Amino acid sequence: MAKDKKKQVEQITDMEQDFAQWYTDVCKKAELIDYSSVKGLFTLRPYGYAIWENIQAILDGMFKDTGHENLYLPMLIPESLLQKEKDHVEGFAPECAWVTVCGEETLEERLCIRPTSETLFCEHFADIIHSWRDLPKLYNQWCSVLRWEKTTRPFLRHREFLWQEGHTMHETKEEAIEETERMHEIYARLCEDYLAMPVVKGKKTEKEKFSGAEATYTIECMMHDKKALQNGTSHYFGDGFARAFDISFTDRENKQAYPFQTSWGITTRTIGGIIMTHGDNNGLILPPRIAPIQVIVIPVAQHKEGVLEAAQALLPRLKEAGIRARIDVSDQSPGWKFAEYEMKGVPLRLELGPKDIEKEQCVLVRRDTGEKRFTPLAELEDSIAALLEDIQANLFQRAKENLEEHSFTARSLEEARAIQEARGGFVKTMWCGEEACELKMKEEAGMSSRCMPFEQETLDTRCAICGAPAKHMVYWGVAY
RNA sequence: CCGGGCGUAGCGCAGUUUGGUAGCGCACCUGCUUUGGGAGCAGGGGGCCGCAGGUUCGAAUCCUGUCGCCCGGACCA
Repeated sequence: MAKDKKKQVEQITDMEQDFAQWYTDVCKKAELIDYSSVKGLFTLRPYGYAIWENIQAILDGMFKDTGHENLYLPMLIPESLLQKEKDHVEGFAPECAWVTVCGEETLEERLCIRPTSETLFCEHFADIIHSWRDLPKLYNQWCSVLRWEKTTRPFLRHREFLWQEGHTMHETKEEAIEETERMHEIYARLCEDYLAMPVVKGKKTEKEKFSGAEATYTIECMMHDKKALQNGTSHYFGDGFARAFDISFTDRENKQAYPFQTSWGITTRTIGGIIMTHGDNNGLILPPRIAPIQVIVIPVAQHKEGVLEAAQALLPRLKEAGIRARIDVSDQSPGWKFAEYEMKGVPLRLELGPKDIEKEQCVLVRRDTGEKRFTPLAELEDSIAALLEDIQANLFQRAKENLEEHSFTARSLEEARAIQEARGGFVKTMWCGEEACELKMKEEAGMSSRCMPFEQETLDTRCAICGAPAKHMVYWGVAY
């Protein structure tokens, strides 16, 4: 028994010993990802891609429900187009990859492989927006983008990553801000209701906001190792890009006006967040609502008469009930299968053996708690549906406790540093609004500003770093 | 990009110090026995040692370059 246990643990690195290695082990051994021959470019394997497809389906539904349309723009941006907005170019230039040669010909103008598509959308918007009647334009595209990062990690930092980027144009500033907030709220709902990841919602500071944006809204999640992960951002651009790209329309008073713009995106990095939020030393744990397989059926002693047939007969029943189930009929031992699907984070395991068939029951085992339960086959669909809901709720609750138990308050830089060193997590302080104080916090406590939460509190009247009058409460943390 | 570590079979590693024709465990294939927590026995297949140069009669081993991976820093979704 003790020997068996040891064998399981040896499969992946202990998360408390080496969280980064644990993370890489899970990505590989749960068959989410594979490395390719180019640094930072990864193969998303079917099981990993299926998680993305589930996230896509949920988000795409919410986008459509709020009136957005999908479209597709080119992947290459001429240099001259990219350079039209100054802040934007400066932000992205260091990580752009360029196409300079096609076949035997050197191009007259080099083409950037899109790191994001604001400029392309602007070029297109300039063509199609002429009247207030053309607004709003509520567009989204699913695609991949390229950013030549120095350091790369599965899901968390790819050079090419999959995402969606929404780009919208509005008649008024108020409408655009409302849109920015609406999409921000959709990301928060995705995280909390589907991914079981509690979020802190707020705005980025001037220093941390998107290149070219007037305001960046963010949701920040806390990982198991107490580090922060930004998971979905939403930007309000004002009319800066519209002016730079000469997008104008005739308004209701027959005057020329510039439209107000937003963009918002979420990426496959979210999958990394799911792994680091819920996983444990037996591998991945997937929230039922996005798990590609919600129930894995494992026949026990499947060579015995009637076992395989009885197990297989459960699948159409579960499918009928809207449950994503699969059966493993390979000739691996049951123990091997148990460990395998735990590694893959399947929320529920259903065991069916000769003894169960005799008693018209099966065994249901939860991935999150390991709890085993004998369930009459007659009640199968209801029991499973209830258990999946309970697992979803439990994962959220656990993550919420982690967030709450590791969110602290500090009144001085020294106190913030001490908390970060001893406990990790988020530290909230008051802040004067000066970038110098952000830099100082980074230097002396190793934390960057994560966000200025919407739910502001008055912890003090003075900035914790310089003592000047405070303007905002800020969450600080060590970020991925 | 800077510092450190590492590239030998699908995975994990030994062999490199002292050059001499590549090995172990797991995985894989075949057969039999097994099957309620990663099964057992027997047999079998697979690697020009990351890549490119160089030194040498001879290079996994020595030299130069290069690419990649991991950890930490700086940069970022």
